[in-house]
Amino acid sequence: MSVPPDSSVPGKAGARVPLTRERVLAAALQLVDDEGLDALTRRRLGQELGRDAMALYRHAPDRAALLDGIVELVLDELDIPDGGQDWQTQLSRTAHDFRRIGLAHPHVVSLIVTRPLSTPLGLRPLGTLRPLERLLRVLTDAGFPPPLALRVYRLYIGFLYGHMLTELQEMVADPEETSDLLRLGLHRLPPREFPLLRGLASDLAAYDGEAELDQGLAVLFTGLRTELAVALEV
Amino acid sequence: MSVPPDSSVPGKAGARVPLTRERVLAAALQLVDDEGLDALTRRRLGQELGRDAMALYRHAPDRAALLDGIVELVLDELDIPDGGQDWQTQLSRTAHDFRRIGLAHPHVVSLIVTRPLSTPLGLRPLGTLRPLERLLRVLTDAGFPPPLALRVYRLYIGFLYGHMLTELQEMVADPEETSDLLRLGLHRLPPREFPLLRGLASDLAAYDGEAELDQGLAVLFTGLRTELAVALEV
DNA sequence: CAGAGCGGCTCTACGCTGTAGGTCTATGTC
DNA sequence: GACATAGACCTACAGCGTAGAGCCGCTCTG
Repeated sequence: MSVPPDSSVPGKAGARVPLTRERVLAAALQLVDDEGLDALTRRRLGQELGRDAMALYRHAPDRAALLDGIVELVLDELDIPDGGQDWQTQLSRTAHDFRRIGLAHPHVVSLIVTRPLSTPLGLRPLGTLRPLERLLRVLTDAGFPPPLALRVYRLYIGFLYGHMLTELQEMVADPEETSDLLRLGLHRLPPREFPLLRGLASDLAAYDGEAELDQGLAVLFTGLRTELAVALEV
Repeated sequence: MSVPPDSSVPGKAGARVPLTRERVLAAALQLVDDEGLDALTRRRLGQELGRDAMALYRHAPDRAALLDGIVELVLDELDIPDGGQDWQTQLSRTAHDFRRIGLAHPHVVSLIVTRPLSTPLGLRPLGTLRPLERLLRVLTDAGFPPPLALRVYRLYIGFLYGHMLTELQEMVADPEETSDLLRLGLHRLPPREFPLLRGLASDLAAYDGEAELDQGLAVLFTGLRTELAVALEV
């Protein structure tokens, strides 16, 4: 987790490795993955890198830049096929890859979905726009006119965000308990007002994210196929 | 915006109106709506209510409780029909109502989608679980067995969250400019790498949230109808 | 080889945050 | 009238982001 102060002591022999934006962001991501967003403070990050907190300002001018950088770093892990022609399997593959990334960096998901609310499209880090362009390419290559590709992209990515937000919801209230109702804390709910929710305890406990994603994609794709057929034949 | 210190000076005659959780949360929501989430600090909120910052602790034990309370307050505005039997129009109506609320309280949307990542289902404020129960009821009333209703609910609500996150994205980078490309800041993108995105400037600028929501719902519903028909006939 | 320039870093300091703990006071109850 | 108590206030503390100035050692120039 922590990094030794440096390979070379400043007073002594050597040039110590200078920080880079990449190293800073990588350490920031590591920190967020390990301890959550609240742990990401300048002092803490500086300590992790063996530098003074202020040293970071050279590589990330403010906290927002740090957050945007983390998002960029994570989205860079996403790999989007670009050759093939079957848009559905390509979108499906990408969706599963996005899910993999979301599960690997759960605390970053809230940043991914939330940062764009503060940063205008055109000013976002290029790394966060690259998946958008690549997916537009996938769709246009498959024959969608660009404006339609954009609408499909929006629907798809919104669905994906929604899925990850659902999958990452906290469910277990008390890991000690054995019955689903108690584990999920659903016994707190007044039975008269929440009969259905309470009755679904075991279904909630048995949530299967991958299956649910596939079902969702199936719904999305058949919906798109028939809706688009209608729209295009008019 | 601000509230006069109080109707009665403490030293003088009268009992001043005591704070209530409702008054505190209402003021908090007001503040967030007017100035964004960052403006929501205890001292600021206390000032707004004409009380000391510490007085708020009696009604919201910590900042998380304040945020959860705001979410609860906003979700309480959501009204979900409960009599009728056509689940699609009911979900559609609710979706539009949710959109209305999201547009009315844009800064709260990030809380709505994000808070559940920190609070286990069973421990959430009842007000945030009520829409869930009501929608489950809509679906079961329409004939869905509860476990399936849950899956449909998840898909639906995920889609809804995704839509709002998309609609609330910041787009305009420079309101002064007249051409769409410049207004959105897309001229910053290297043309070789982002030809499609740059080409979609006018489509991006012409975004119509309500239409897009309806199209999305149409896709979702037809997808659901045919997928469910398949699944149920097996 | 001397000296200048400068990039990378550190130090100090400021105003702000959430919140713990103690205290004051006006009110309701016997 | 005496007392208990709920509600609000005051003080204080550690930790936050970040502005501004200064230090140190490399590299480039003559």
